[in-house]
Amino acid sequence: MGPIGGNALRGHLESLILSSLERGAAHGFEVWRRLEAAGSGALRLKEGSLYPALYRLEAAGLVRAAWEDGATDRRGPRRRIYHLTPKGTRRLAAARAEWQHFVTTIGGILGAPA
Amino acid sequence: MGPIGGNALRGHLESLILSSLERGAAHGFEVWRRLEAAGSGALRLKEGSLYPALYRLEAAGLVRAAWEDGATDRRGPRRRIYHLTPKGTRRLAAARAEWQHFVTTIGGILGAPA
DNA sequence: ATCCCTATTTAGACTGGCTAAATATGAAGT
DNA sequence: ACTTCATATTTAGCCAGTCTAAATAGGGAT
Repeated sequence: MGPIGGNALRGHLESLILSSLERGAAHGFEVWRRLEAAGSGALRLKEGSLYPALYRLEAAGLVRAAWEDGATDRRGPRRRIYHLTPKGTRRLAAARAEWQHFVTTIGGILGAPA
Repeated sequence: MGPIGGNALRGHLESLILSSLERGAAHGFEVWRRLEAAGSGALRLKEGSLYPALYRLEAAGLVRAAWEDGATDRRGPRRRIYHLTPKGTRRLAAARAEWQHFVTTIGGILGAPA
């Protein structure tokens, strides 16, 4: 089965990010790792999609972000920690309902393989 | 629930068209009606998306088209009748498997509403 | 010194669904 | 006749959002 990415991700990526942040605040790269892990390799998400999506979520007030305090004993540049806002939590619930609706509708039209 | 269209349709529209043609050959407008009916109003498909999608399917050899013989007793312009090719039938089966994969993957990440 | 892994940023390309309007035609109503 | 309506197709240009690709940054390992 081909990896899921590109057009197939459209309209779903932001929900996936919100869902991954439900497990707890995280920086972008960690969100990426969570999604890759949760997708069991079936997901192909690129940073060029992830970070702009995070900015959109932040601009929409669904997540808030803060620069991590510089712990000097880890490698790499400073990380931006994102966490869900109450609005983001509500949006996630709505997104899950929409997803069910979407699956029912498209799945219903597409019909059974046999 | 909001109607399904736009981004949500991306990557799925061609599969939906193939699926609707499985019921029998049809012209574009009839495909549109079948999909609207099958979607029970939950689908918002525009001609500006449908016809280009049909052209892509034709160019890819998944459907073939022919102008309908001009029966003089019906209103409207000539219609182009599309039907599945064997290749299109095989693609439809693959698309259904991909859909299952997609639903399992995204649904799994998105998780349960409660 | 160099490489590697982590982490973020962003300009530009590309896909494909949408907007919107034009074009075509016969039936039905006035 | 004329208008209106429903059917049916075409297509130029728009636009949102994912991807490509490269730059930037910094600490640890060899």
